[in-house]
Amino acid sequence: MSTTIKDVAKEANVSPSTVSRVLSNNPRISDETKVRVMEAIKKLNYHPNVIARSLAVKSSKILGLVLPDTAEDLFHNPFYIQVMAGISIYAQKKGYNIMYSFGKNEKDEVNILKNFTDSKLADGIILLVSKTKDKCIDLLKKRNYPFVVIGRPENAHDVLWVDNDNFSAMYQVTDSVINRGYKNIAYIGGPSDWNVSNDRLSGFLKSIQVHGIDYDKNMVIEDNEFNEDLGYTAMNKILNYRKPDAVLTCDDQLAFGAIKAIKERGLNDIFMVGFNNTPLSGYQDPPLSSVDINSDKLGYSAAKLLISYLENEMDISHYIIETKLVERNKK
Amino acid sequence: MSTTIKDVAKEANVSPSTVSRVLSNNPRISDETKVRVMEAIKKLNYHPNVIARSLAVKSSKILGLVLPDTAEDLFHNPFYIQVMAGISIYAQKKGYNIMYSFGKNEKDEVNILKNFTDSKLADGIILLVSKTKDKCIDLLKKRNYPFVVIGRPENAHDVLWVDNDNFSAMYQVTDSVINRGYKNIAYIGGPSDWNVSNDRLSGFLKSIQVHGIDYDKNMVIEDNEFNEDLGYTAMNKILNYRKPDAVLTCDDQLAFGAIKAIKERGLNDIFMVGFNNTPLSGYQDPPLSSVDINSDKLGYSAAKLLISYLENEMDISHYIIETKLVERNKK
DNA sequence: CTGAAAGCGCTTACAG
DNA sequence: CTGAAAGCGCTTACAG
Repeated sequence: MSTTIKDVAKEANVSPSTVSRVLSNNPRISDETKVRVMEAIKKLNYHPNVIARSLAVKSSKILGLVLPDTAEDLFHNPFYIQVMAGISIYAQKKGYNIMYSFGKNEKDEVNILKNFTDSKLADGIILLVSKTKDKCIDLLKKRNYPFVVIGRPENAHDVLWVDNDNFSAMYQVTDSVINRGYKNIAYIGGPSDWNVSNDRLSGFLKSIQVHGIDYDKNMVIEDNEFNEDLGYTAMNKILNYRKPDAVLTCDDQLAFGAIKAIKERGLNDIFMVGFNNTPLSGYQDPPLSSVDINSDKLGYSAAKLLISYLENEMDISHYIIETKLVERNKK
Repeated sequence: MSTTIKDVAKEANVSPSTVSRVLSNNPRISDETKVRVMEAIKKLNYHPNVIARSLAVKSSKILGLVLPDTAEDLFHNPFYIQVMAGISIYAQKKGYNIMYSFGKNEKDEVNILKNFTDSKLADGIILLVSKTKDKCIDLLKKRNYPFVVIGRPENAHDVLWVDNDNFSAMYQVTDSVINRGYKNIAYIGGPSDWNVSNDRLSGFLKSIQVHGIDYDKNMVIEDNEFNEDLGYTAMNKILNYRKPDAVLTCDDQLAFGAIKAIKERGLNDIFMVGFNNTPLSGYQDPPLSSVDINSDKLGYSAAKLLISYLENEMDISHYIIETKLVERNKK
């Protein structure tokens, strides 16, 4: 059997309570016994059983992650793994463990959440994406379970979240494109049930409005997935209507498809900008400029926000993570 | 407070032991009380506390994953997330939870393992990569902790592992390239402290030997990371020595760098094949053929192997996962 | 078929 | 400064 706190107590000639106290660095323990207990711990190579501890303190120091269905996006976009890395880095610092589970669909995601919460396994939850009418958010709110969302939720009131300023990021991209002299700009957006899609689209629309460019609904398409084929189709639709001189997209995948459509027509004077700065963007021909959203920092901050909330050190309700346009097309 | 097994017992007018038994589907419980207890459970919306259960049965049903340092490879190669997805799918089926942690370097990885094992949090461990003189494997072996490695370990004796047949996969790729008429073949390999690199290199060497092609050490380079820049440098070194008519690489990243070097010299008659079938390979110009290693299945099988071992249903010590050459270059 | 009791390995008021 | 005791929410041999 592995050694327990009792063994240590016996070895050090103190009570288990005392061992527990030196372990938790209780200030009321004399230095002398502290030393004696530490020696016993060392000698017996004792390591506390965190499960027993969790039961006693009613807190597992485990955070639960639910990942969306295994869509194409998941494997083409390093976003998820980067977020997970960021979360892990911060959690380690604070002595938390991270549990994850992949949902096959929204219903499955909700079930995973139920499992995490019902079983009292996770102290808190991090949602990696945020949709409109998000069932996961609803559930967590209803259960009053601690959680943070990556992506500003629809109703941000009394929920913790971290996000880029997607509105402003797309606003600025649009602005800079217009300032380069492009006026005839098409936009390929993402699924309208993802908040991020709506924010970016709004940023685009606001910017052209400010610049006095008329909104032409045929030049703006909202796809319902972040996926190359849809970008390809959307671009063709736009090209059949009118040739733009610049195209902005809500996501790199969409841009890749669009580039394909553009190339097929032998066009090479359309200026493009993608979003999310996936590795693929550097490999397009010509390389695609794209907005870096700092995925690892999103994860890191999400963990930070959740943990400080759990430990009652919480002062703020959200973090905004900076974005950066990575320019690759020369002009 | 949340409802416990005692509340249910009271409600159903039985003892906690009985509730526990119906929960675990103990056959010795009468149907009548089973029903009564189930009703009470439903009524009180009771969900067992898995932490308490874990303490009682001394098993957490948690599997621990340690991911390698956040190297470039991690974000460019969907391998890791795919493996994680595969693991998650199987684990969910079996009621296991998955914990992960990112190591910054090998020492850090070992510390994470120590934490997982010392704390008794994880019932078993899955290592996502396998190196030569692997410190993680050594630790786990020494501690006699249940684990499985993805990637055949150096000393496969009494360790559980899943892997592709990398030797044979590269052997066959080489074979087919030779059969297409290429004789002057260069090879860019990966770090020699990764078992996978060695296996693939051996497959290549064996195949050229079988075909009676002389081994020319200047045409074979072993890089020490899976990274584009190194592939680029390696290719230049080869080209400075002699122009090959085909190039095989241990990993797509290396191939991408090599392609860059080839293009810079205006060459376009070198036949290339990559490995791992990352999404980027389809975007090369021309698209790169690559070997798909079935990452999600590697993960799925790893979880399966570990869980069946933990539950004493284990019959075999490893799984070999099939690979498939995805042809993209026409010739 | 069911219950009382002990135990899993910790923590923490309470008392001194 | 330290210990005895009760408790966290389960499970399971033992007894009937």
